[in-house]
Formats: sequence, structure tokens, C-alpha cells
Amino acid sequence: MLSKKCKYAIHALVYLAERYQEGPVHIQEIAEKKSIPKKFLEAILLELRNAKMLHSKKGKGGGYYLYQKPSDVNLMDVIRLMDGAIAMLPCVSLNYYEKCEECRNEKTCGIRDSFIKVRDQTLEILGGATLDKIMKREKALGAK
Amino acid sequence: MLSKKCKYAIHALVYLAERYQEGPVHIQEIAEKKSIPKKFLEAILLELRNAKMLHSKKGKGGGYYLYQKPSDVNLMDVIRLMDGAIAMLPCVSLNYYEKCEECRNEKTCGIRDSFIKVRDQTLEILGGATLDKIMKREKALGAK
DNA sequence: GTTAAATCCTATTGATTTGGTAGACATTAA
DNA sequence: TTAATGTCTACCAAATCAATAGGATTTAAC
Repeated sequence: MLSKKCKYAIHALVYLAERYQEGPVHIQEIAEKKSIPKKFLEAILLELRNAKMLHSKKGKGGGYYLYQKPSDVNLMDVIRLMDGAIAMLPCVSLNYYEKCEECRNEKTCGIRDSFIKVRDQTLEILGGATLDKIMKREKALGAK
Repeated sequence: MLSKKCKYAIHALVYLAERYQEGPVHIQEIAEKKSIPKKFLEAILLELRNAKMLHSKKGKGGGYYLYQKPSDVNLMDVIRLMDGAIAMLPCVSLNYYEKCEECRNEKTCGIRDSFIKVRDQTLEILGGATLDKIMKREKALGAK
């Protein structure tokens, strides 16, 4: 399951995608519109900024805005940043690989194969889920 | 990520699949062979038994053994039992559905779609990953 | 240059989950 | 009767998650 932090991050990014190229949006507004605790959101946006997904402008009239085009930001990257590995086993993770203590021998482990398939399918879907596609879908579904 | 409990359960089941129709295997043996803390394994096997995945025999000469054929036990069921939902969002889970607090309106949520696809792909792969296939793979890979 | 509005940063907290342990009890084979 | 085994309830420590507190810093506007 995705953490709340990750879900908040996704919702905040979608919101900023809707405001793309309209200047900085401040935390307070995102927090209110998306019902996210402001202080928690603060930490999340900061993390997204440090990962170069967002830019920020300090001081009066400041706020956050997308660093890249909505079509260049996908759920795979956001989830990896917020929650870490996408794979279901550490020993099949591409970005957060760790040896499985439980496996005596990774080469002959019979269960890894299925989880490698799951990982690849998942990455393909989430890698293709970009902010612009999410926005388009919401419009198509009639969101106001 | 799968919990340790879930990984232990899978390894224990694979071990019991290798001993299928050879009578009860006791906890101690599984714990030693698979390097699982005995007391923890005890609780896990009990849960698998309550879910009708295993049978047990009490008293001297007792132990655990598979309830069904190895070809009838798959990773999807084991994971659901041990860790709960397989889906990445509660609102797309088939067996553990819950409303997403974050979504104002599920019907118009633009992100659910990707997670439904991930869920379906994952279920298909894990549903097909049966104990007998895992055993065959281990043999093919040369496990001793 | 003062002030108000905003982000930035560090630390802390409470609740829940995870991983594991202790010990008594019940059942069965020999 | 006894030793071996599963069953059950309770407990505990550490980690993680979700959230909060309280300033420090930066900037625009006056």
C-alpha cells in the first residue's frame, strides 16, 4: 500500500500540474484544496523540491511550481521517491536492491521470478502514468 | 514490500510442498531448515492452518502438512492472507476495499485507473505462481 | 528599513505495525 | 505415564508512519 505521504504527494503534483505555468502556488492553497495537513505537506513539497520535481520561490508571493512539464513527471518516480522500492521483494528491486536474508541462494530461488515479472509490469504501467494523462482522464471523467 | 511474516510463510509452504504426502513435518524442522525463528513460525503456521492451507496433527509425531495439492496453492492467496491487500490503493482493492480519504470523488479520480491495471497484472502473475511451479523452477535452477 | 508573507529546517510526539518471545495448556503416541 | 508436539494468550521492543511545534530565513511591498 502507498503511504499517505505518497498519496498526498501525488495529489499535490496533480494540483500543480493543473496550475502549470501560472506562477508559484503556495502551500496553504494546496493544503486547503486537497485537504492535506499543511505542516505535513510542507515536508512533502520540500522533498519533491530537493528531488528536482518542483521549484520553489521563497518569501512573499512565493510558492511551489512544477520543474518539468506534466508529461515528464510520472507516478513511478514519485512513488520511488516517497515510499522507496516498488518491487515486492528487496532482492528484485532495481533501485533499492538488497539481499534477501531468507534466500540461501538467489540464483536458485524459485520465487524471485514471479516478483520480477510483477515488478516489470508495474514499472511499465506506473512509468507511463504521467501527470498530463492523469489530468486528461479527470477531465474526461467529468471532474470539476 | 512483503513483510517477513509473509516471506516466512511462502518459504514454509514451499518446504511443505517438497514433503507433500510424506506425513506431518514438525515446526522445529521447518524452522531450522529455513532459518525462521521457531516461535514466530508457530504463529504463522497456525494462521495458515486456520485459513485451510495447512492441516496439523497434534501430539507426538505430529506436525504440519499441506491441505491441498501444491498446484492449488498460489502466492496471491498467501500474500493476501499474511499481508492483506495486494493493490497499492485501498480504493482499488478487490478483497480489502476501503474508500480513499484523499479522493473527493472516486468516479472522477484520475489516478485510480493506473492502479487498477497494476492490480490486475499483479493478481494474474501471483495467482499463477503455484507451489508446484516454484518447486519445478528451483529444481531447474539447480537448487539442492 | 520595516513588516508581512512565505518557504526552510530541526526536533519531537503519539499511534500503529512489525518482528519476536514467554509460558502455560492440550493432545497424542509409545 | 511421559515425552513430544501443536495451541493459545499475553507481552514486549524497535521501527515506521502521520502529524505537529516552533523558529530561522528569505523576499516583496510599503
